[in-house]
Amino acid sequence: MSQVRTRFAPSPTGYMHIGNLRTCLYEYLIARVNGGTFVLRIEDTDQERYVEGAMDAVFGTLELTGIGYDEGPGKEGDCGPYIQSQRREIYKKYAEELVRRGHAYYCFCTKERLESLKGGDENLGASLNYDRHCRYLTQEEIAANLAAGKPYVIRQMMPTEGTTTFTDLVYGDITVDNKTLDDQVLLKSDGLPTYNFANVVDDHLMGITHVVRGNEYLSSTPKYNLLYEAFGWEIPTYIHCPPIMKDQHQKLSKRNGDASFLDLVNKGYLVDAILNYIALLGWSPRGNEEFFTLKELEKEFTLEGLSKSPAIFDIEKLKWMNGEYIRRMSPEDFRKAADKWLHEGLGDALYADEAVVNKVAALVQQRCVILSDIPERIRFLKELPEYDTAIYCHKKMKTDETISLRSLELTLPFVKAYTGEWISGDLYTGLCELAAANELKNSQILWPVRTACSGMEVSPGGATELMELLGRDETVRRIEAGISLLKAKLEA
RNA sequence: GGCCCCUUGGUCAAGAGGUUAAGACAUCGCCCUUUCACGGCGGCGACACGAGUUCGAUUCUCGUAGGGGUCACCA
Repeated sequence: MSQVRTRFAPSPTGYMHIGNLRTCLYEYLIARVNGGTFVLRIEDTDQERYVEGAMDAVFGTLELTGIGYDEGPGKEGDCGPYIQSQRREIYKKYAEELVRRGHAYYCFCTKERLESLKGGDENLGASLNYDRHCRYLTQEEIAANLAAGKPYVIRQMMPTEGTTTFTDLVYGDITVDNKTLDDQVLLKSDGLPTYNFANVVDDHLMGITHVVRGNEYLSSTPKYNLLYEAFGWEIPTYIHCPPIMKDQHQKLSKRNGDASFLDLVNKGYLVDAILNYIALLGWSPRGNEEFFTLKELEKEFTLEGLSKSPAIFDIEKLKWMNGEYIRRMSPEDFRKAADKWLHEGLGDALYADEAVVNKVAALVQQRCVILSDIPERIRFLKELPEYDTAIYCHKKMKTDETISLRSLELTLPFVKAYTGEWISGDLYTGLCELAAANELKNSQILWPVRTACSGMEVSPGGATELMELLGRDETVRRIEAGISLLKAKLEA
């Protein structure tokens, strides 16, 4: 088999969404796993939908994910240019070639005429194909229209009988009646090709061997085959991927307000986790291992693992996977990735103390699922939140407000008199001894202290870990605050 | 509506004519434990339906139902 070449062919009409990225990923992986070439081609043949900056989003995303292309804009290979708007002469030439070969024809129908063909207004569903009016124009009529400078499009001349079959690697053989095929437009009146035409021409010219795309193209694939055949070109291997859904009925899409790739990144999902997760939506690995870096996928990816039914994007599983990725990071990497969030949660003053930041990072790395969880969870370090004394009551810890008050009153002098090193381990030993000396369970001291230090029902660390972070002065202050709160409550 | 495609637990999914129908997320319970999280153990939970082929179908065929796609001078 000739060398494998795949391409990612986005159109710069918006931002990179999850489905796009997954298709791109698969295309990239198919190239890599076969030692082939991955091409990036920009399909900007619709000047009306062009969105400024969309191309940068594509480049930015590829850069971020580490999906590198071998040929494309800025990386010229032998098949350039890689931007379709710079190739318009090519399409025109091939469209005319097809006319010459008798597989396409000039059509001078006006938009108005085409509109009227639609059968007016209330034509529920049943829309009609083009009536092929211009297909039967005489050579003279065509020449006259051309000479008169009438605007025209070039349409594909579909066979009127028989069937067309194509083979898709994931869906198998699919056959359709040629009767159902529309004489689709190949070259628009502005001289630019339609997607369907440019795609075929470029895929051939660029030597693409595996055409990977969403399965919404399944129904236009027979037309592609007819085009390849009309030119006498080799038909590529088709790989249609099922969509990624938001729920049972709707696709995941930016239009529906669903998060794009960049949105997820901004929310604190890790690029590698997102990539890993979406690789699994529509593809399953050989074994039970679910964690794959890009580099590993470049070895492990298999076409056999592709599935044909849609997959619902499950943010819960992504969250879980993201948490796993976070925990697997080195402390240094995590510190870097979480920097902005740590800063936000701690505030300038605490953030200035690198030792504190590192300790907080270590605690939080073990418990956050997405990076944006961080600020909320550590804000209490900056400032003790207002809290209700009800949180001192904990059945399992065997504490209530009365016991908590007593524990805090025991702890306060202990803390003030403490002469050891101010680190969690030693403080823990000390507090446990204090509990034993007063015939209390460890938890009856530790829970109230943790609560007083954090003012929260849950905190990213236990009593002594928080004490260490807070330092002695602040610990004393918070215990005193707890004591007066509890007193006020119990006296009421 | 025509045509095309899809259908294993709530979700992602493996499997293949004969299995106790994997695994993961979620969920529930227990354990660990200075809260939470992590971790460990365990539970609940699925082959859309109906025929046919077969000694035997979740797996093959055909229908039915449900869902999706497509029917542009958009990609």
